[in-house]
Amino acid sequence: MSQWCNFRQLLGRHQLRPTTLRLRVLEILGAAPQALPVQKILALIRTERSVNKVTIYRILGDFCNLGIIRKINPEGRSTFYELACEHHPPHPHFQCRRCGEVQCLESISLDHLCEELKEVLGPGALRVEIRVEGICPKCQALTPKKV
Amino acid sequence: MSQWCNFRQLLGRHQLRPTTLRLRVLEILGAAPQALPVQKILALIRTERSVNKVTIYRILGDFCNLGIIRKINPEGRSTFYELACEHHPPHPHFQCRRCGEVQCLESISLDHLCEELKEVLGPGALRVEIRVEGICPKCQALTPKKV
DNA sequence: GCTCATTTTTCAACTAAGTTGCAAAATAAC
DNA sequence: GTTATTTTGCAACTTAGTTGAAAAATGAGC
Repeated sequence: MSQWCNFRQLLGRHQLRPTTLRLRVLEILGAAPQALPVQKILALIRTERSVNKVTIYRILGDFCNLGIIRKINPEGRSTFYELACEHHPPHPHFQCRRCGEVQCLESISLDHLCEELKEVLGPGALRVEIRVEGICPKCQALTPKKV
Repeated sequence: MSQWCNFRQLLGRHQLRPTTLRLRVLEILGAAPQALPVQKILALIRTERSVNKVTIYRILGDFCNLGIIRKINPEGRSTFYELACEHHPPHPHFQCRRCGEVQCLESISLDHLCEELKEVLGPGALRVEIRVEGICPKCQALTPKKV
């Protein structure tokens, strides 16, 4: 993702100063092959420097309100986030029941469903979130088939 | 819902004793026209008698594990639940950004999407949750159009 | 009915996510 | 460099949900 987006410009367009932390959060989300929980973002940054969680919550909250990132509400306690640039349009997510990780199902289009929803709900439908639950390949490999 | 389901039998089938609280939780969910947050269920029961929140969490958790009710993870802190009997099969939900209520979109079929998902994910996809965000009619009526 | 084993409910204490208000630090504009 | 504004940090708090163990309720056998 990061190779396509200039994060400084992106922040500039939204009147946000390109601080180290904001850029780092964008870089992390841009480099991630999947949606990340707040805790993971915090932990990653804390391997490099000290940060207060409040700051991360505020950065993520601001980005989300501006539409720079998307919030995902999976099963479990923590919230996940992903970059929302034009190279990463809305798509369903797959969450593993064992490890809790959230993968992007980018190959599945939401078009058909969105059409159907608009018919039923009119313009009131502002956003669609699809979450598929199951066991991811990695976790399936860990458990012998019939156990 | 309640008119179709015999809750005592339902509990019996799952080796759960038909206690007042368990029956009341089922009645409340059965009578609700929409999914309810834990807090609401607690509050409703507390208008009648005193209950400990732990009990309600445990009842809801047990029901959920047995497939008697379904858990919905909407935006916001609290978890919502709905009855999962054969008269109320899985369906998308609409959540209002203003009031936070969660309506059932029972008229929208998940069949097309589920087919598509099974193709991509194989049998790994165990459950699909679809959440539509928007402003509900009630809240739209409260706010003058262009404000 | 009474007794015993099991299930259900309660209590108190705890965890973990996320929030708030305000002070300190960093930054941009002048 | 000084000042006004934005960003970050700190401490304290709120709220949802969890845990373990004790107390209460229930069902089965008598």
